[in-house]
Amino acid sequence: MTSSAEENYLKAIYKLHEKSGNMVTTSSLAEMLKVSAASVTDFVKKIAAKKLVTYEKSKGVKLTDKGRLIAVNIIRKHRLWEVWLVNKLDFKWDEVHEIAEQLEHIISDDLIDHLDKHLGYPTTDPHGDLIPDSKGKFAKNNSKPLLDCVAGDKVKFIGVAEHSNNFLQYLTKNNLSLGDEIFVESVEDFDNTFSVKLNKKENKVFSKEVVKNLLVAVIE
Amino acid sequence: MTSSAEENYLKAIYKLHEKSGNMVTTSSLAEMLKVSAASVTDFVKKIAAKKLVTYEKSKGVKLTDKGRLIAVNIIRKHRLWEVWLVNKLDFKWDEVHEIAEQLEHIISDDLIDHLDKHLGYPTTDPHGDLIPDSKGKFAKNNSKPLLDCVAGDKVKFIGVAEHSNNFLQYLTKNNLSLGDEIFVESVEDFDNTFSVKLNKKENKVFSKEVVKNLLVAVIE
DNA sequence: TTTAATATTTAGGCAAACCTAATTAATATT
DNA sequence: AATATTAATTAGGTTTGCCTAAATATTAAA
Repeated sequence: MTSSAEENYLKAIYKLHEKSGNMVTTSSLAEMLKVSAASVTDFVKKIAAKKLVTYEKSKGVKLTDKGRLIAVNIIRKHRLWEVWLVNKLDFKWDEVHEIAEQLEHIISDDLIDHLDKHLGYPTTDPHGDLIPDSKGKFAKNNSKPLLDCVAGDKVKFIGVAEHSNNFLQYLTKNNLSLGDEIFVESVEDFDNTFSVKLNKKENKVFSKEVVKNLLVAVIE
Repeated sequence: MTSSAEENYLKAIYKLHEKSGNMVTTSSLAEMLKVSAASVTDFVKKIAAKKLVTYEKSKGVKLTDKGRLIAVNIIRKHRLWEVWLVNKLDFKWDEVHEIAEQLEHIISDDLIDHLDKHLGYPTTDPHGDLIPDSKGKFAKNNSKPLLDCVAGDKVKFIGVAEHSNNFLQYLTKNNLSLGDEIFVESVEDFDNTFSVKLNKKENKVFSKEVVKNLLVAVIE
């Protein structure tokens, strides 16, 4: 059986691999999971014995197909629960992560099927992240950071690259929600400050730090 | 902090006390929780040290007010989740127990408040069991077993005294749902077999074993 | 009331998932 | 290339919640 701890390790390995593309190190896992490096070494040996990861001593771990499937499934559950919390229970997008961290470990395929149906088979979560299907497949993602846009571009805000409550609350405060249209009026090339028009009415200025974390799709 | 194990012990003690009215014995707890008697003795000492129960060696345990509040809160959560599973996710009343057993341990008062609101502040679960309020108070319950009725009584089916899937499925198969009207046509006094009319149309015969587990309320 | 049966507790252990401190391996610096 | 720094592993421990087997209580039966 796969315990919560195991699911959390696999999910962490998946996310760290996504970010860096490399083998996942003991120390990065220790930091993400908030446990000691010694604990990670221990645990990683156990899941390697179960063929959920491949482990090279002192180098790091990589998910096997089996491990990846479990990880992606947890991500699927997490994101479906987040959709539920926001769309059905009226939570804000910055309030759902911790609760979904618990709900994602509930074990019942039937439950997830019913939940998925109840939600209308959503393909993205409240932060714009893709929800994989039950086989672990993700839809194609053609988003890019607003930072990569230039003056004159008209795009749609479809996701965030940074999920901290801090950033999410900044966006809320600045009246920016998923689906909004962003028209790039100008870009200051000294510091990459963006001057934009939101939904054809409101003018805003966003720093580089902000625009690199706003994921957008070109309209049409 | 209260762990899942602790919550399950307190809930089991609460339920066993409900049933017998007496102090709860080690062996009854062991049987209900499917652990050894030795484990129960161990655990009971720990929760007694936390003042969640009073423990008299070789005699049994009783909940303190503190322990009872935790137990009732778990029951509240369990029943709210069952309402959700049946009313919103379209599960059948015999499919929800195991899933709710997991969901009841999710920790977030906020979540329960939102869920309660989402469900329209229900006062009973899909089996007719009362849902206590957040302070642990139950509404008055004026139900009685159909067995206590006599020929000529007109009552409403409002709950079950036996929650096994077996019994629930028997009722479903016999077309009996909460809220149905039951008119007692006659009672065989040799063996307490009841002949009834359901919802003013369908005639049925129920054994003593069945009618003692059907909880009803007199109409008007 | 003495014995037999049943229930409970004690003693000693185990697995999971964590820890710290000490050691070894890998990487970076002079 | 030798040394210092940083990262990873090993060794030994802890806590939680469970176990079995042996010892004591309690309750029931002869």
